[in-house]
Amino acid sequence: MSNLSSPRPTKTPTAIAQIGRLERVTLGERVHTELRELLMSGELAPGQRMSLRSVAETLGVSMMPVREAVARLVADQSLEVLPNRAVRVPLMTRARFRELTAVRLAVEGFAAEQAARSRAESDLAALSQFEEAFLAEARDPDPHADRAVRANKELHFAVYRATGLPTLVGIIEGLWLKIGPVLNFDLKASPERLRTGGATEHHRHLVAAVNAGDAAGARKALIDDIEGAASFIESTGRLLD
Amino acid sequence: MSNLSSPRPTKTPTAIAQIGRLERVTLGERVHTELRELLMSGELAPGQRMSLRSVAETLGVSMMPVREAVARLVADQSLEVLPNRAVRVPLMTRARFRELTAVRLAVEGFAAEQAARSRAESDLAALSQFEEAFLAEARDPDPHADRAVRANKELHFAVYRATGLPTLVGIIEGLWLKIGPVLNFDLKASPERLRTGGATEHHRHLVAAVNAGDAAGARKALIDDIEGAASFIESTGRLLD
DNA sequence: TGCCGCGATCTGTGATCACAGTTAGACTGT
DNA sequence: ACAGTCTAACTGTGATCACAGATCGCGGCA
Repeated sequence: MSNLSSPRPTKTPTAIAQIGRLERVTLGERVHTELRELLMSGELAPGQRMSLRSVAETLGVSMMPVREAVARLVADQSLEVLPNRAVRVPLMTRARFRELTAVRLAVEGFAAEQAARSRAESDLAALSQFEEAFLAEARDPDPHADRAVRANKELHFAVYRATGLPTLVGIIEGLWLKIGPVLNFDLKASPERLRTGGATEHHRHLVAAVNAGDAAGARKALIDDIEGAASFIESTGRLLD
Repeated sequence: MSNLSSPRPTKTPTAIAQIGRLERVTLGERVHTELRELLMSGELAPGQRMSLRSVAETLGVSMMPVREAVARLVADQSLEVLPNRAVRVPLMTRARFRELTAVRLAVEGFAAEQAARSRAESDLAALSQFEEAFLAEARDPDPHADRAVRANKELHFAVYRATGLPTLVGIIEGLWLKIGPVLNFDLKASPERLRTGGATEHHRHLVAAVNAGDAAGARKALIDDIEGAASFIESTGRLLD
């Protein structure tokens, strides 16, 4: 092809140079995202089994990308493969639930603190927006549990992202991946918790504290939120052991 | 085969029942362990490149298990694949180093606290043992950096395991995987830090505080240790940006 | 000398095949 | 009626093949 446009641009034009390198997103990555969303939103119940081939067929891809995605989830114990070679969402014992909750209190509590200290302007704007979205769902006389779950997740992670510590956000995502199935699957089973639980109040306190730069207040609000949800789950008696 | 021993044991004997289900360890898992060890002990320098095929050949396995292991490490950013499809140990910018250090201070600091509170007898015994091992290496006139690195790691993780929170230990492993190449590669380059740095004193304080159940003291000792190592790394001026 | 083009080689990713191990169910012999 | 046996289908894991894209080196043109 001859050069029709400009006199020999050997250097890359600044207009092109500033678009940044486009990241390569593999099929396995996309399958992982898909499965992660299902787990975190509680659309897969604990004990739910799946097969690589059926997932591959459902998603219209080969078995290969599914293998990679599932392998990652198995590696961090968000899924498990039984000695029978069956893949399933892990069951949750009371002991494991309490362990995860303890770690969440520490890690997410710190994140809330940090978010209140070094809060980014752009994240703050999103915060109130997500809070309202959650409120709208909670007040809905016929609440869509899945939308409420999503709104709750987005509010929390807006706070976590405001820490400016992407590594920390990644860690918390891993925790939600493990606890999501229990937390949100039970929430969907009993949506009345949306109103009776203090979730909306905890969220209000949380957002207010972060906006005000009140680290201790933010931590307390978030801990209250986690503990409220945890005691609700424990009260349902669906945990093992 | 006829039954020579007992009258028709239709139930599984308790002697067999209590051995527990044996876990399936795949080749991919073993490759992952191998690579993880190399990263955490600083035997792979930042920027170091590798190819799936060469690793597979070195380890005497097919490319498949290597793919799985590398995919996991890439997923949590312990490795990265460039747009050129080249896999390498990520470079470390000053900003990223500080972010990782901030998260480590929070997470590992909490772990030290928790270890001092709920300390397990078995872990306590190991603690002093690992501390002595580290001391021995530090005092060695011709210290083997790799053994010192390993002793340091084992001491820290003995503390973390004493929390009784395996999830937390996993999180910290992920952090060490990311920061290990910088931390330990530089340590090997300048082993004099073993004596001049306050590492041995911090370790002494840490072990003493954990043994005494002094949560705040344990946290402080560990934070001092991390910050000491971090400021050493920053002073070497090998970080990017 | 400097620049461009072409081809051999190597890269990770995706698809397909092969296989050992497990499971479920029909069947058989007692 | 029941315990044991065998077969067919299905599981995840590992190996191999196929491929698009990137890199590097050699050669030729200006």
